[in-house]
Amino acid sequence: MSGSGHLFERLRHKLLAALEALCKAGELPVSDVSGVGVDVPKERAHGDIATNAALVLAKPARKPPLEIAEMIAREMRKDESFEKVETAAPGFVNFTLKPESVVAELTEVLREGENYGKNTSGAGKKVNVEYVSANPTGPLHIGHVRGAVFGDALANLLEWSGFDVCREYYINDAGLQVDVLARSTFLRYREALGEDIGKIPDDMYPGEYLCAVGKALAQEHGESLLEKSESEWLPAVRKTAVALMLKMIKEDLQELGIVQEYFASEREVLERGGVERVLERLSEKGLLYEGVLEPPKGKEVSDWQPREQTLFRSTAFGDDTDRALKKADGSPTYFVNDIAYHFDKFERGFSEMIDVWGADHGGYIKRQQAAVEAMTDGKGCLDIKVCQLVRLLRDGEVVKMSKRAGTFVTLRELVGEAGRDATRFMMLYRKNDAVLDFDFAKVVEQSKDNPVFYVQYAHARARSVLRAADEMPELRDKDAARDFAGLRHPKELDVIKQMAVFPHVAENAAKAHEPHRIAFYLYELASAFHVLWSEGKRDPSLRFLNPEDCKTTLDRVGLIRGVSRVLSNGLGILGVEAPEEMR
RNA sequence: GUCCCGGUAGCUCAGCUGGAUAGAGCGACUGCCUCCUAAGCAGUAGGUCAGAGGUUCGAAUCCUCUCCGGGACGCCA
Repeated sequence: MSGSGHLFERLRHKLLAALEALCKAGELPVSDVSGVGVDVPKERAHGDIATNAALVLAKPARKPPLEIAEMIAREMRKDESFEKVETAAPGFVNFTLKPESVVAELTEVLREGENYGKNTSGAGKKVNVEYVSANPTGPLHIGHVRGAVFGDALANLLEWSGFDVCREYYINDAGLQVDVLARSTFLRYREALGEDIGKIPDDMYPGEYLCAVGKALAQEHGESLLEKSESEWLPAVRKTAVALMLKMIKEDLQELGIVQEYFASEREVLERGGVERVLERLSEKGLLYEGVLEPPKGKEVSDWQPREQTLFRSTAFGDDTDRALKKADGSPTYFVNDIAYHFDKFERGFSEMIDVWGADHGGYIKRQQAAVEAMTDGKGCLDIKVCQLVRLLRDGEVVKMSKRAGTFVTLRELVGEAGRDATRFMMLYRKNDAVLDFDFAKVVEQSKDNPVFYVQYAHARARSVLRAADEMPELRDKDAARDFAGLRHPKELDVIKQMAVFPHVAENAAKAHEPHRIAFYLYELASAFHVLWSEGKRDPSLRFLNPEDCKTTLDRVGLIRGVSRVLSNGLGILGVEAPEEMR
């Protein structure tokens, strides 16, 4: 096979060309081909690749699907890369590749190397992925980890699809909670100056990580802040505290290998007049009005009083109720700040935005999407990925966590115990909208029961063979261009076919914003490789390295090089190490 | 009360934006190391895809309702 793009893409192009030919010949009226897809059939007996083209086109063409399938098959048989092109009820066309076509894909893998699997569907378009965005009031804990890993892997995946990705963190540095942080820090500042502060009041952050911030303040300001009133010292203390909290958070993220490049400050968005612009713009569109909200249902709100305030007509965009943008006293709500922030992103050139949120914010999706649509006249697109809760298990028992009791597990503790790779892989080995169990005992287990290990082990095994091959004098200076004619065993071809699916999986995973598909794919590829390996135990003629037969050995070395390449490319998307050997 | 997310083998979960006889792993039973990492592989058993309707050539997948589990609802952030 030749041409551009990966195997599946090429086949689809050929298919579309065949359809066009049939259309021109007047045999088959074809108008819309958007539903035509190529995929791996579930049943091996159905060949290597299948298409639903005939089924999709049957109705508009007013012809029986099987008849169309026959026409397509007849057309596609002209292509020499297929061993068989068959039709099957109710109207599938199944393609079986010639071994030469299969191994040609291995040549592609080796030629493209670290770029194998990339695609250009993003076409350099800017996309903004915002994740973590934890309040800068303390260290990250386990609740933040899933979103952090998910967002990071998604960003990698989008880059893999040719998007121009910005990894962003939104700093909530304008709300009441950072004032609480400042007061809590001020307490630690007085402590650092030798005062006995006693028990930390309930309305302050008790964490000891603030002691260092208090000391830093003492060093910077001496005792000078003590004489000032709160309104005088608070802004300075807040600024220092937020900056140091953010530094700590960035260090936490580094533990996971995460580095974001843009840190958006809520305060700065506000200072640039973001809120005023939101109100103006929505007002111009007639989407603001003064009104009274219904009291919230299902939750007793003791101090509820109906009050007139400025509301945004978000129901016009699918929200369940209109939302307040101003409090009764006229000050802006958090929501309006968030709208300003998202509009800020849009104005920075991101018409495509992705937010990664925790499950507890699920109720805010509709209003935020409504706001983006309203503010950008539908030109901005916001996808919000919600990561469900992580249940931490130790020996099969749920680890109960409480912030108050100080028993919540921090990111550092988690990564320290489970390791970066296991943490990242396991956080991605589940789709984002399902609750995830994270079992300490399992994620560090060195066995096939642990998918992280299983995949990494496959890579390590591959590398060990390659090291052994490097030691073989028989193979020296013979690494010329290969036709891989020595690779004809079905199990060998299976591994290559599995490799060939990678670009297809990566592209679809990126389109769906679902990095977990990469993790599951890698497990399958690892499995195909482990199978081949074991086959060599059973049948010595399948062993990879054979000094008696340099030609076949070199072909197989190429195969293994390909496996290790695809595994490491895929693990790279997940941000997981592809190890040379297991320790 | 309303909204969001789940419900698939005994357990934990995939199922690629409607396709073929619904797939893995664990657990259970049975096998495979004079041989590149057995840290692995092979085989057997196991399902009314929560339930009921609907849409169509075709539904685990889409729509409606019901049941079960989780999360959420504010002028907080």
